[in-house]
Amino acid sequence: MKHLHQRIRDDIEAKIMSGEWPPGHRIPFEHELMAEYGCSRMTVNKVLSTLAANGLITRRRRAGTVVAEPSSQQAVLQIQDFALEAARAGVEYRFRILHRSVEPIDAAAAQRTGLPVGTKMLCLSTLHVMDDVPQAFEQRLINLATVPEADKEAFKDDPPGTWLLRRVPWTDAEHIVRAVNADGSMAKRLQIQTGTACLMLERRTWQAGAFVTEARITYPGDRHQLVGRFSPVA
Amino acid sequence: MKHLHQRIRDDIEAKIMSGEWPPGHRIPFEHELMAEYGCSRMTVNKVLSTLAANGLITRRRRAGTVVAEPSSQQAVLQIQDFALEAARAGVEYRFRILHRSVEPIDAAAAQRTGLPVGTKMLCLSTLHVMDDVPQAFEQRLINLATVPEADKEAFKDDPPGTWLLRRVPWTDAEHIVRAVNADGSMAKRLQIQTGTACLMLERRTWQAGAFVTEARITYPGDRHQLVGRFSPVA
DNA sequence: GTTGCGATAATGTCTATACATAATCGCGGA
DNA sequence: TCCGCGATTATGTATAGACATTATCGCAAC
Repeated sequence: MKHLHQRIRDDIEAKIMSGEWPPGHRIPFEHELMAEYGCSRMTVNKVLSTLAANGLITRRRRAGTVVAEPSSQQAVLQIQDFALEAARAGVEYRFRILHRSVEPIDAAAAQRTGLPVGTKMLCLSTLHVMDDVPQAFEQRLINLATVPEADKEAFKDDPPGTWLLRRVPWTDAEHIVRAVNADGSMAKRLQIQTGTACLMLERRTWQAGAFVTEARITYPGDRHQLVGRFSPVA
Repeated sequence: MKHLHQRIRDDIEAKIMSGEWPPGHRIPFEHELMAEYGCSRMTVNKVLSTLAANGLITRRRRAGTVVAEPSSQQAVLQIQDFALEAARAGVEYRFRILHRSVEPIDAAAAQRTGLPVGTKMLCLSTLHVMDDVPQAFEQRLINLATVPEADKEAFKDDPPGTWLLRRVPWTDAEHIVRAVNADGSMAKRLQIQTGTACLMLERRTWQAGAFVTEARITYPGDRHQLVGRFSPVA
């Protein structure tokens, strides 16, 4: 092993992961680990601090350090950028803005976003197409109070999602994934049969408390899936 | 602010989040921050190291530190434990094991899991019910080579997922979310109409390279959704 | 027995310093 | 002009020590 703190970390992680140290088990005190590895307390402390930050262990002054209870199950899902995905797969990607308008927010959306009714929003409907096959339909609201420059943007080169991601950093996001049956107009847009199961991904993002954008992306269920790989430790 | 490193961190995070320091912007060198805050390099280093671990900044020796490009979009979804969710909602939760057998793994599952064909698996089908309404149907494979004690477990008090989570720590997980139309038997089990859009969550977990379990959970699309809230920094 | 308080022990933060490592810059030679 | 190599520089890791903070333990007074 190259670095001391890496070795200590791996040892402790292995003991926790293998179940040798089950949840609730008391981990050796810093001075004990110091002696065991023949290193300074700072080194041990760094290891234990990062493990605590990762949620693997719980530390309390005077009481000591114990293995944390298993956290609630979480899935981390990658949400692929269409252009990138297409480039990797070697297919052609296009998008088409089907609708564009500036409108005061309606009651339902105001409820969801926490904005006052009547706030001016840029409303965009975009169809994402790969190799002439529709892949997703995106309905997006952009808060012009937070992102005024969006009003002047033509979205010629980049679709709204990509443009926003590059321009506006976000601090909080909320995701909802649900399954819906395609209604007539959605089926027509996506070239699928009415009633086909679709994945609908809804994402709302905020920047330091200010609402930025809401996206509702509908994928044909038979063409798309969300995939994620996850390890609990960094 | 209570602690120095906290203040430095908050300052830098604020500058990044506000867009004052856009992606690619060079962050002051450690010795510059030392001077600015009148502290030692270790303190600055700790802050920058954790920010780098969180993916907010990118550090390279000699070249310096820059604000990272916005990470690819990720959704962190909470996968609720049925019993917990029911308790919070104040409704009754029950589960019923519909099928149980030990079988050699078939070719398709062997492909997915990377196990050799013929490995003995515990196969369980579980229906999750809240207030007499079916909420999800779970098909699970448990690798008896990794979790031999599962064979002797009756799953009387806890459903297989909860039991496993408590017993076997995991190091890697893969998630797939897709939308499917309910076929006849699924519709019957979940008391929905044939063709209704359903969310199917597929999760495979490993422990240090050894396959543990695969779960395929089907939720009626109109009764369930996956929700996640996500902030990029801890 | 119960309560309160001081001693104690563990983690949390911070400093000053040292040496290692890696990447870049710029100079000199081919 | 271009290539290679050494000097430089910023980060990476580690040390030893100091003081702060906060639970907990145990003793003493009630």
